[in-house]
Amino acid sequence: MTKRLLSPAGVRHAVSVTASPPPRTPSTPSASKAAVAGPGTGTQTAERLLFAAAGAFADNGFHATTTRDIASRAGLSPAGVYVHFASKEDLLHELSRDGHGTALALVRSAAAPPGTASKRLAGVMGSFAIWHAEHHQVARVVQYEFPHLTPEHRDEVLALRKEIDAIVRDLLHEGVGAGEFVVDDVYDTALALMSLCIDVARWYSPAISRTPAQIGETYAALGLRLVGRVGPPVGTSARVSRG
Amino acid sequence: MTKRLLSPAGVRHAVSVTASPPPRTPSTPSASKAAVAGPGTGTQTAERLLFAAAGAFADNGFHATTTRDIASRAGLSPAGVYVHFASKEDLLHELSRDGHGTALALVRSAAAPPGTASKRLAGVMGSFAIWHAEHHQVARVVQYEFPHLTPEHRDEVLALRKEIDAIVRDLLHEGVGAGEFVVDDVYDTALALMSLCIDVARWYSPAISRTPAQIGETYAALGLRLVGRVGPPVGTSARVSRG
DNA sequence: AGGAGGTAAGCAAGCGCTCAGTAAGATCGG
DNA sequence: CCGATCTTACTGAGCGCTTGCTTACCTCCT
Repeated sequence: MTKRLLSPAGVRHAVSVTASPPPRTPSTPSASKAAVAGPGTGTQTAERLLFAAAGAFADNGFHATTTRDIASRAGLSPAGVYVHFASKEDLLHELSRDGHGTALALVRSAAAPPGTASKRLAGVMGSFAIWHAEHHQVARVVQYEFPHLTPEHRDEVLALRKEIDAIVRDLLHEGVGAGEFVVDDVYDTALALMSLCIDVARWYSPAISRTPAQIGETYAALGLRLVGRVGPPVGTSARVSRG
Repeated sequence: MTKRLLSPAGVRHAVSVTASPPPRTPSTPSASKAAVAGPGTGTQTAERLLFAAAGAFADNGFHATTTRDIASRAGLSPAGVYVHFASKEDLLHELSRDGHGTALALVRSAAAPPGTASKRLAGVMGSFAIWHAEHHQVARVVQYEFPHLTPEHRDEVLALRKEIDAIVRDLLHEGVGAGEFVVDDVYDTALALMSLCIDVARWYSPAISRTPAQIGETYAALGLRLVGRVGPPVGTSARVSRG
């Protein structure tokens, strides 16, 4: 199974498909080659492959996707994939880790003080839902192809997932303590809040009429209902945009 | 509608896999020659195959499941599958249709009068959530392997899905009209209610401490919150959670 | 006698992945 | 400045294996 240690693609690809800036890793094995991307397409190719894989996995699922499909979406020959990634699962791993990392960062910053627990929960729900809509391809991979990671990679990604859950639970506890929220069970409610946002990736399509921002507003409001804060909106204008 | 009439498995399989698991045959296929039942062993085998396929699809996904795996789970040789089903997709189709059909029947009967809209919504949420927990294998197949059906079969199943959605939306409209519910948007809220229950199939495991019945109660209460009925008929002095 | 249920063997296609080879820089001793 | 050497990105061909499914045949049970 896992024999990627000796692979020619043992290089760490710190490339993001969900965010705009591609931070280049200077961690080349032997020497420090400060020069970035000459005339060739070197660095871009790994990114293109990740993007291609995200699309293919989202459309057809991990196992129904062939490496030939990924390669041709990226404009490469079948063998070209293995210059940059050790295996098909390596692509899924990179995609999952990056996706979970982005989502975690989003949730973490939305949940951070200052602000009332209600405001922050609205922010968390909004930004998490928006991410699942805007990046629904990666989100779908993250949510549905998760079981097809190798056990080790699954554990690694699971840790990120638990961090997200913990942030939401902490926020709920805080809101309950402050008398803002009234919930039957913090664990159940946190799970339900996450369920709502995660399911956006299942049904969202760019073809529908609602924008991700509108979905974010809707889900912020639904989230507040679930924690017992019904009726008038929080504050004057709930901030639901990405932070 | 379908083209399976000419198949060797053209028999109608009026069997349900959402019921209890069929008896497992002894380990070695050749040793299972001992008389199991009298006539009509055939039907049992088809049922066993469907059950085996449900387990395999739920565990590994449709494309990662081999027909050999299904056959051996059912105690048959690889070729034995094709005595009863025309193809691997035929198994998925049968499973999906049966699953959606059962879920639809459940929701329909829970939503039917008499009773207040609140009571009936609680019933719908409870039974739908319970079904996703109790039959989480079939539910997972129904929700996640849906895209791998052939286009025609996908359309067929989609019609059942839309019926379920329509029932929930009608119920919401009714509750709003009766002044029981206060929602921002019926469509969004109905979608959110379904999302909650559907996601149960993703995280539920028989190993967890909560029973399906408890989950049903929780989700009935959560559903009522989403439609603006805060503080369900419970003395809500928050039970301490696991968080 | 005949048909349904089942099997052993295996086919054609397609899979993930490898490998030798190529072209185009980058590097460097002199 | 030159040519020799090394490195990187990529391809064409194809290997070894697995896949879904078929075929020929056997075995019961009417």
